[in-house]
Amino acid sequence: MKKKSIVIVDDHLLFAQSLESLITKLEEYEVLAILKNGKELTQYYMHKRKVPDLILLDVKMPVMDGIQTMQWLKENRPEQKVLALTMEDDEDTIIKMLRNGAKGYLLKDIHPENFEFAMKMVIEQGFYYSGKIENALRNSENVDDSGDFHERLTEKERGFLKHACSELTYRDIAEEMGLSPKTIENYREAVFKKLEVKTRVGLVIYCMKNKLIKID
Amino acid sequence: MKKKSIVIVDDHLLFAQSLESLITKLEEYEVLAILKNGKELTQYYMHKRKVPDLILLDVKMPVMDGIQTMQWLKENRPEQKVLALTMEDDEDTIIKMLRNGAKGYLLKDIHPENFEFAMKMVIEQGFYYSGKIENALRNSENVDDSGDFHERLTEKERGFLKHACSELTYRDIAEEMGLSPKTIENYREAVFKKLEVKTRVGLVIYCMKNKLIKID
DNA sequence: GGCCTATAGGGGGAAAATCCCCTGGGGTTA
DNA sequence: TAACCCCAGGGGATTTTCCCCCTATAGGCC
Repeated sequence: MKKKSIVIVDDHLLFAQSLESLITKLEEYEVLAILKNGKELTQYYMHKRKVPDLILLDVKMPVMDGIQTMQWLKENRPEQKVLALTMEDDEDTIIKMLRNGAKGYLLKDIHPENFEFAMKMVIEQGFYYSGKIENALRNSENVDDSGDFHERLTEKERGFLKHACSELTYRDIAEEMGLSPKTIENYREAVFKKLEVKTRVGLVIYCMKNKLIKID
Repeated sequence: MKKKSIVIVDDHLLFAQSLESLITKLEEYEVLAILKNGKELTQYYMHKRKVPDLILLDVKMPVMDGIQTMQWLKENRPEQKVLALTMEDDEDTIIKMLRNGAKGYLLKDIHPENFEFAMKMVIEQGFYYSGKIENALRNSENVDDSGDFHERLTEKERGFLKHACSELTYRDIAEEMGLSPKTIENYREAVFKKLEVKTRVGLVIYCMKNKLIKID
């Protein structure tokens, strides 16, 4: 039997190479390449390298993350089978990945036997659904999917957002941005409406939830 | 040459077992056990199992995390060599781990060759310092280490904190907690001082940074 | 007894945030 | 061309937040 080919896309080199060891041990699979992000995956395709039977795709990556990568694949390689693999058990992320064509979704704390089963399922049957995913999908059906509010923000509003997630007053922000406090006030009101928050604290929490702002 | 023995403590089973494959491939090492958290490690010791030459310890785990585990080890197995291994490149966490006796600290995105070198160093030389760690330590020397501010909060103040990370006004919070708005006001002021924040937004950001509040 | 802290409460006031309403200019597009 | 949106700004009012001050009880500690 011919070995199934796999490409791993994950910025955690140690994990990726460890995973390679594990997969190689399974005999039925071979790892064609380990790539650090979606960008490298697009380059992999451009060099007309062998198309893998399956891509193991991490979600949280620098440069080009899992969701961006799925969007690119949807456009350019819609037939590519992808198993998303991540630490995040954030439902929104799961849904987004599946919406963009991922055939299955695994958390990295999965038991290796299930992992093997999931790979097999996606390659042979075209999909793998775990209990968690079914939950996520069921929940998402009920939710009137209005998408990400923040995608409708203007550039200026996004700029305001960055400053709003701090201890600056609106007056400070106005100075920082070289604008009138009243203009900032307009941004605030617009952003509040678009993101459906009622207070600045609500705004900050929205940003955190949706990882619009990096905290470190 | 006798193989060096290793225990892996990591709740991400897939990663842990993958890592085992990688380590086993190196020939010089053997993995004695894979444990899911610090609690399991303490149980491992209690059953008088073979003491490993090295523990690979994840930081973020449920039940008993890396820092708690290091504190336990410091008390009960001060000689145990530990290499901390994590996704988090949060400097505070690194410093805390090292302060509690970890002999080295690796991010999971390390190159496997460096990983092997780090294991060798910790087992044979007793320590491993990467550039990042030296930075972290140097920075921490300058910082007047006052530890985690939030550990000095009272129960009531912590209760207030939970409600403060929301769109509730202080009046709402007072109602929610069945107290006078003025009492809430006292909590606010005390918490602001203890956490060294100046605004409610600053408070929320502090909570997020230190994961005092779970957002989902 | 003094001293400290946690708890619960209050007065008063200044500064911010929030919420309405409004006027323009400039660009896009139906 | 009219409708619409983004941008920049403003008037005015109400809440909320924030920052001082203060009292009082109960418990622990020296």
